Amino acid sequence: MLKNHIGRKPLMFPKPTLERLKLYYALLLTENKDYISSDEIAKRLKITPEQVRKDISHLNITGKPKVGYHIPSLLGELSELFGISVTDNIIIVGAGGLGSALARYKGFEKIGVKVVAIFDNDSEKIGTFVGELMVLPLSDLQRVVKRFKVRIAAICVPEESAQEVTDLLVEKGIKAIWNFAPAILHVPSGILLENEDITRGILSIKHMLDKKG
Amino acid sequence: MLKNHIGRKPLMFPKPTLERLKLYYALLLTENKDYISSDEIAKRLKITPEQVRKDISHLNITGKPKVGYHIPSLLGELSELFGISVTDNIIIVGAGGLGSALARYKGFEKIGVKVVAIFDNDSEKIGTFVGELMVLPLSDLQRVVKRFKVRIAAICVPEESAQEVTDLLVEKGIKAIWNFAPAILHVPSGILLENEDITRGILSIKHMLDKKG
DNA sequence: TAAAAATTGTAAGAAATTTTTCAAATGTTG
DNA sequence: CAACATTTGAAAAATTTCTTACAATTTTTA
Repeated sequence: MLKNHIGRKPLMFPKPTLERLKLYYALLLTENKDYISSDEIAKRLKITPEQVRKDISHLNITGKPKVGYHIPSLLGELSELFGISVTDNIIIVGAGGLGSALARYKGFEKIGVKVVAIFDNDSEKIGTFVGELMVLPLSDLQRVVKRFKVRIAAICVPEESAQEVTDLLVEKGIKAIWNFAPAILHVPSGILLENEDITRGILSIKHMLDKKG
Repeated sequence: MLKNHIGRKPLMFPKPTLERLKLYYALLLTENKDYISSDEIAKRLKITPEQVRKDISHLNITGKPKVGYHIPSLLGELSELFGISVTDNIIIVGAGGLGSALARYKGFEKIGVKVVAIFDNDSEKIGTFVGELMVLPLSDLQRVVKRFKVRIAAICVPEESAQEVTDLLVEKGIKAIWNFAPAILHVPSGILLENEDITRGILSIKHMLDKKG
C-alpha cells in the first residue's frame, strides 16, 4: 500500500491496483462512449470485472447499476490521481537514438508532460536540433531547471555515464529520475527513481515463450 | 504463480519474484566479484535480504553461509530462466524515432536478442538504412519471418495502425508482440503480448511526486 | 407499476506474497 | 581448536491482494 496524507477517501492504493488504473486510463482515452461497465473494461484487459470494480472503488467515483461508470468522470479522477492536469516540464539527458526518439514522442501532451530541453555532452551534437529543441550542453542544466521549474529528468545516456549524470541532476535540484539506461542507479533518499530498462520487457517474453505457451 | 511443466525444481515463480530476478540479473552483470551476499544485493536494490534469499531459493542454486552466492552460477541460472542462452531473432515494425532507436539499441546482444529486420509502410523510408539494416516494406514480412524463424516482433507504429499491424504479424506466424504503441491491443489466445508503453513509467513518477515525497 | 434483468458495491473468505524468526552451516579470530 | 560473527535456508506468522458471493440499485419490459 502507498499511504497518502490528505483525507477525502482512503487514498491508499495497492501497487498492483495502481498499475491497473494506468491501464484503465489508457483504455478510456480511446473510448468515445459516455459509460462503460466493469465487465467491458475487464474483457478488454483480460482481467475480472470484480477486480475492476474493486480498483475503481478506491476512487471518488461511483458507478450506476445497469449502466456502468461515467467515462469522463472516471478519466477525471484518474487524471487527478496521476497528476495529469498539472503539466510537468521535463528534460532529457542524452541526445542519442533513444533520447531523440523520446524528445519527439507525441504521447506526452495528453498526460501532462512537456519536454523543455535535451542535453548532451558531445560537442558534435550540441547545437543540432531534435524536433524543435536545440541540443544543449550540460553547463546549461542549472539555468534550465530553475527557469522551467523542472522536477523530472529522463536519462538516456550510456550505462557507464548514467550514475554520473544522475548525481549531477540531483545536485541541480531534480526530484525524479526516469532512467532509460540499463544500469542500477543510486539516488539519495527523497529522490524518486523509476527504471524503464527496456530489456526487462523482452526478458519476460523470452521467459514465457520458452517456459510456457 | 506461473506454472511450468519441466521437472528439476518447483519452477513456479510468483510474478513479483520474476520481476526482481530480472533486476538481480541486471545487477550481477555489472559485478565482477566471485560471490555476493543476499545482504549486498538487497542494499543495492533497496529491498530486504530475506526477500532476496527467498527469490533465489526458487533457483537451482545454493548459497554458502558466510560467503554468499556464487555470481557466475547465479547468472547461469538466471540466463537459463530467461532463455538468454538461446538467441531470438526479432523484427521491428515502424522505422520512426522509436523503432530506429530500438534497432540501434546496444543492449540486446547480452540478453540473447538480435534484430534481423525493420519494416515500414512509408515509401520514403523503405530502402533507407537504420544502422546496418535496410528498412523493408511489409510485403517482405512473411519471407523474413520464415527465413529467420522470428517469433517476436516489436511494434513501434502510431497508435492508430497498431492493431492492424498486430493482426498482420500474428497472421504471418509471430508468437509474441512487444508493443511500444500507446494502444490496448488484442491478440488471439496463445499469442503473447507485452506492453511497453513508456507513458506508464512517467505516470508513476507524477503520481508519487504529487502524492508523496 | 410490478417483475425481470443487468450491474454496482462490499463483506467475507481464499490465496499469494512478504516479513519475521531462528536453527544450521561456514568462515574468522584469538 | 574453541568461541564468535556472519550468512543461508526454511518454517511460521503477518500482511496484502484477489476471488467469491450476494445484497442493493437502477433500467427495461410487460
